[in-house]
Amino acid sequence: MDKKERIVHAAIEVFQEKGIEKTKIADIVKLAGIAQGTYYLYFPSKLSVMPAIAEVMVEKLIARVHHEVNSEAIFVDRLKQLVDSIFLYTSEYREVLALVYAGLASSEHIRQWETVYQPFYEWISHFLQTAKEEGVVRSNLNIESTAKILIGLVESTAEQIYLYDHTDEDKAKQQKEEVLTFLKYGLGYQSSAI
Amino acid sequence: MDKKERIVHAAIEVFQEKGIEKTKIADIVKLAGIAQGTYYLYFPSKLSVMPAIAEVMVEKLIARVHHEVNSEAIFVDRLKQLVDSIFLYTSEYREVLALVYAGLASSEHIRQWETVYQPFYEWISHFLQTAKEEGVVRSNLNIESTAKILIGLVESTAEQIYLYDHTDEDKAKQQKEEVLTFLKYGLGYQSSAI
Amino acid sequence: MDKKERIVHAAIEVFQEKGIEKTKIADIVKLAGIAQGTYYLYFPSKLSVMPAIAEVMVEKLIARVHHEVNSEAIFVDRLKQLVDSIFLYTSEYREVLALVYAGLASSEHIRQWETVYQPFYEWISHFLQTAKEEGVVRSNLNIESTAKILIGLVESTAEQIYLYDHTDEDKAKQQKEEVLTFLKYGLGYQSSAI
Amino acid sequence: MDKKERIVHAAIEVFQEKGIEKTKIADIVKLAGIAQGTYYLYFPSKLSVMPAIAEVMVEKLIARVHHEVNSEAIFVDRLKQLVDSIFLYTSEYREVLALVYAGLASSEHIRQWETVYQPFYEWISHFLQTAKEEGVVRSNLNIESTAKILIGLVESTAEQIYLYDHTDEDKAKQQKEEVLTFLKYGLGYQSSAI
DNA sequence: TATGAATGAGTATTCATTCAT
DNA sequence: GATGAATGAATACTCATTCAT
Repeated sequence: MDKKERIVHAAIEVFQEKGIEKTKIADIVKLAGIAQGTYYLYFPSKLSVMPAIAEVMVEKLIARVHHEVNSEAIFVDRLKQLVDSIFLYTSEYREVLALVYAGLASSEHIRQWETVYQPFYEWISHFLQTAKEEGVVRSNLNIESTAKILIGLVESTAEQIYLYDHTDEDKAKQQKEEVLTFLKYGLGYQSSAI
Repeated sequence: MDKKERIVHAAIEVFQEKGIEKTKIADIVKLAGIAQGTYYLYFPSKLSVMPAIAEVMVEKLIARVHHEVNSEAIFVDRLKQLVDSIFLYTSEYREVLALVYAGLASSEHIRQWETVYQPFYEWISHFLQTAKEEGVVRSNLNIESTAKILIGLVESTAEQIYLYDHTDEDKAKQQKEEVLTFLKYGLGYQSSAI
Repeated sequence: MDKKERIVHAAIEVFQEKGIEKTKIADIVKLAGIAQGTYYLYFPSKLSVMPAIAEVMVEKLIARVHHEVNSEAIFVDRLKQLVDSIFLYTSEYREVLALVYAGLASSEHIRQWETVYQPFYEWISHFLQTAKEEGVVRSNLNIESTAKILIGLVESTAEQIYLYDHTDEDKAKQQKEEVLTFLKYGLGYQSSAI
Repeated sequence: MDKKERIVHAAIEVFQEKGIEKTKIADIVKLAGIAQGTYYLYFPSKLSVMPAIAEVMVEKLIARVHHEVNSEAIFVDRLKQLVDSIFLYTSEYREVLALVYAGLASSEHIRQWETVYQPFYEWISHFLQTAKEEGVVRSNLNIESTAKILIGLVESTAEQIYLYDHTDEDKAKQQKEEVLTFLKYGLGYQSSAI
């Protein structure tokens, strides 16, 4: 692993543990096993590592989704697997996600967010395209727009549950069910019975 | 306007202009026209003003929705007005929204978010309840869950467009149309023709 | 003594002892008996205290000259007393003088030098004016120009001796004599015998 | 031009442009077109290049004086040419001169100043010796002492004008005239009429 | 000689917070 | 309640110097 990667992974770990404000560059470089100054050879400021972190996080998300969604399964199962993946991922990395969001938002880097998310948008677009071609979703579906909508919908609900809410497991499960149902309707899922 | 209110409104303005990290208490008190120490009579720390800001922001949002959505209109129009309101609001206050989010996230106050949003959840719940009673949305709709889903869906799409995206006006409009369509399907909107 | 004055005097002392580069603000405030941040209430940067130091140094110089030059004495004695004063002063404060010069030069403050020196120029102008009126110096003397020339001449020679040179006492004395002689000729000193 | 020379000339340029504190070794080596480490093969520290710069500056000064002063001319003309040269030189290189002074002063290298200046002292000594032998200056002139005095006098006046002063061209010219007159008197210039 | 990536000691400056008035 | 001068802890960032290649 080269120095840049080591910095990014160390940063993820330390940010996750201490939060943005309380994380010192000193902590990051110590964990990465490099000198203080070396950090600045790769990133010009404390927050400029955020986009790199975001990239790693999206990679993790895609890997997760890729692994969990069985492309052989029928659409309705794949949809469930997708939602489950995103929910699980969000619950697992809630702290890092919150800080990446905050870190990007409080810096000049927020515009990079879409670029970083691009690969995931593409994955979802492909997912929807396949479904459309199979005729299991409504034919008037705009793929690109709906990809963003789907991601926004699932993630925001997952965030509501895992970031802000005190909700118990049962309610979480019910909320997830409801999202799935809403999604099926929203996508115009076609089957003998929903 | 009492001192506390003056602080909150000054804080909104300064945070909006300078961002969280670069905003100093000195800036806020200067704009509020009070002394440095007076701030601490009302808020115990820099970030503790955030929930108060969030409250004001939600108030603004509810007022906006309340004003834009014509309760006499038919459901499909009301839905459009609702989505329009939220989109407009998000575009108008994107900076403050991002900072409130970041400010809450980077502090211990994030859990207060749901509480602050509660009134808006209730407004939407009521909106959906009415629609359900009118029979224009599917009968298996869980009101509370769907309220959160609806808000998450519309807001996240609006954020994607106005916070991160460089998209032109046309694309924004199309994306909004798509959200509306998705919503109608998702809510199981019933009519002779969609 | 108010805080600003305490800072200036502490700065003189610390700068003199440690030199510019090795002096920390921490040293100055410690000696001044104030908090680190308090320094910045009075001076915006480390070097911005230099003009204030320069002012104090010129005050000292004028006081010295004022005290050493006996206005009752005959011109040739007054001239000797003046040169002696400047030489003594330069030898005594050589470190501070060098650092003030360096400090002003390496900052944006160098233009303030003339302003700070103004009172001394005036003192010397008055000194020459009196001599001219007494008819003991040449009548074509331009007072203002010669005041500057006189100061430059004496100071630069003193600096050569005390700042740079390794010269022994004898040579220093001889050099001073030579300056005095040069000055008498330069001023066109009129007497039965020089 | 070998690497050492390239460093010295690059250093002069960068120091002149940025000042001492703001100049980084990185800037110097970049302009010199060499690697960071190479600098330290020729100079052991940042400030240790200063004497080399000073040497170059004195070489320039001597070359200038040598070129401007016509050894065939009569003394009073040669004196004028000398003063003109020094004034011109000072005005041209004021920034570098200030920084060399400051750079030497703020380091341990200040004692080298006299050594560096030695060739110029010798040039002036020779100039005065010739005049003395020609009988155009007073016979009680101490050559070595007066050489230093002359240089100090002319340079300090030139510095006053070009480094610190905001004086207009007319005043500068007048001041120069006055220096010349003062010098003639000080040197005891002998002629039918001054 | 030459390189330039890596080092890490060093500190000026900031600013949230306090408290005597 | 209100003030604002004073505090001092806290740290991002710099850059002269080194050294393995």
